[in-house]
Amino acid sequence: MARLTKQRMTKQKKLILDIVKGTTSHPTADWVYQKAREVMPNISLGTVYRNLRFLVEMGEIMELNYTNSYSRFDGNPSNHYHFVCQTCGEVSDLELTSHPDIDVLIKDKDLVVFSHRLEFYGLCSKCQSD
Amino acid sequence: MARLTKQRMTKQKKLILDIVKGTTSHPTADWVYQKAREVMPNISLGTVYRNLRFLVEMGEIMELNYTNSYSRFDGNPSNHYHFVCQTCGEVSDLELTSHPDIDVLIKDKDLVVFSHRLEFYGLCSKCQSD
DNA sequence: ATATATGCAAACGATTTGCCACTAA
DNA sequence: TTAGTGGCAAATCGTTTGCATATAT
Repeated sequence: MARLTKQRMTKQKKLILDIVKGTTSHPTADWVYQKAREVMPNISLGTVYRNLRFLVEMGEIMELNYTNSYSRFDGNPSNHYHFVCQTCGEVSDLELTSHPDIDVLIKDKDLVVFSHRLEFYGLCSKCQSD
Repeated sequence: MARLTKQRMTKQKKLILDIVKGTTSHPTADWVYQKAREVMPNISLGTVYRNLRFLVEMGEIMELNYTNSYSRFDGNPSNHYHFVCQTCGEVSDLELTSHPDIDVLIKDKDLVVFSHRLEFYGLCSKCQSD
């Protein structure tokens, strides 16, 4: 899965990186594809998927799997927490920063803990009128 | 998605429930299917998927999505945390119980938080020899 | 009796990949 | 020059679904 060969910075890869870094909406691959086509109409979905994967491997962006349908991508690869609205599915960043000390909670001496992932579920402001 | 009609307790549904409740291995749908076939050779994959979905909706079991490939199922539907080994992919339960007070950490007054999901990543005992 | 479930196989849909022409370094 | 990429379309693969038959209640 890891890139063994060196990579080129192509127009396509640059564009995709800029699109993901330029939004806080945690877009799906298809959203990125639609945005990219506005600038480069002939770009293909395969290229978008390939480059998103490369960028994730390079640590430039982060992949989020909340369900087994679409993956979402986050232009901010640093560890931070998310809030997922149960009604509209929107994903937003939380101000709350990552607490590495949570890892210490694990008492099991057989496990080596490197990181954790914490997500909150509920209703966003827009969806509270139900 | 929710069941509007009443359900029957069929042999197949009972078997699938027993298999998921009877393991702590957080199995995939296909693993459940293989186990089920040992008892009921003609059971179909579709039936396994259908019943796993029903059991999740009924709150009998829990679905876990760690990647965008396989879903995994947990016979313990109560809120608890998991540890995922980055090398072998094994998912294990943690003694650490869920801390509802973590939800209070969210200061954003526009959000209503119902629950959270916390997972730890690292190396299990078997995979620490790399 | 009859509404719900099963088995089977085909359909789905997000993602990946093979291939050959193109292009960054 | 040449190894890495892009575009395109076909292939993957976990999961869902339509349909005719079987079965729980």
